[in-house]
Amino acid sequence: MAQISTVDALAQTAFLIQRALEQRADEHGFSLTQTRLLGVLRDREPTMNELAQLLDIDKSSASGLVDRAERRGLVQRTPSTLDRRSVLVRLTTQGRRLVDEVSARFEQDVTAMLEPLTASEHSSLTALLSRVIVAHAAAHGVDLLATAPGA
Amino acid sequence: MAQISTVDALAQTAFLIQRALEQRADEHGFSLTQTRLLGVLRDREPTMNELAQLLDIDKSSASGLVDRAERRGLVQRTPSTLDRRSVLVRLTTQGRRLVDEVSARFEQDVTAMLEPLTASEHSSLTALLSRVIVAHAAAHGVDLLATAPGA
DNA sequence: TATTGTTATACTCTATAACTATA
DNA sequence: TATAGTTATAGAGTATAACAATA
Repeated sequence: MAQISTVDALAQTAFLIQRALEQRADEHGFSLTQTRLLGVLRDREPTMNELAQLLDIDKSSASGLVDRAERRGLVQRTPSTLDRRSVLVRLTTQGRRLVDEVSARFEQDVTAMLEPLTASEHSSLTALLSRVIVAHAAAHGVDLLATAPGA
Repeated sequence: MAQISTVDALAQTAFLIQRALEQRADEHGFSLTQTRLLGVLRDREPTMNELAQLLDIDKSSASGLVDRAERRGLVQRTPSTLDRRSVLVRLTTQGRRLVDEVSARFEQDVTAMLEPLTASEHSSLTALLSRVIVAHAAAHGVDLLATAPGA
């Protein structure tokens, strides 16, 4: 049964995971990109520039993204007191509520996907993937926090 | 070291995998979506309608996608002889060459990511993910071929 | 009548370039 | 001068609705 190559297995897993997040976001009426935005704002209050770097997009793209999220009442712009050129972006109460909901649903989805595994297999999988991730981060200097679950 | 939850580990892995494919596609000057299009056409010559179903997008979106790929010489439309309303979509020689290149590079990337693991750990990971994927497919009736690596 | 594909239109997301207001 | 953010513009990708050609 299941003659799948390692590359295929990883690619298909990636597809399933992203699909799950996409569908949960869609239930709440927003896109994967908006979800990423809310995700990185969960534990940060960055300037527009920092936000663009966190999402790896141009500052003009970040500005538009925030425009649309702001129009929907999910995030808020506040002027920086330190540098009057800067703007801080943060979640509104509603934005936080929504991102928490989506995250919870997504966690349930992933947990459900792993149900075929025993507790010890579950642990093995986590350990193996963690090593791959940590090694990759070390080799590429990626900021793990910036690519967090909700993100 | 590496205190990562299972959900985080899977989400981050999905992120890394997709990122790799995206970067390889970008090297050849096309998007993830175009890569998916070429990927599903590697072993198929579907009608526009079938293509839309394979990619899970509207037929009008598929039509536009094929327009752009055709303009770049990657795919070709040919009238169906069976049903004169239908159009068959297929890779050009250049399209096939490019998708094969991207796939090969992507496979190298994924293989490189797994280098920290021993051969037996590598096998364990594949086996565990395969079970998750097969169980998920069985539960949801997903066509595994339609979500193949290049796709 | 129903289906296949295209087109018109609109929205999101992205980037580049030009602009403003600070620094 | 340099930087932070916005805006104008353009292109990809998506969907809905209306349409022509064919079944």
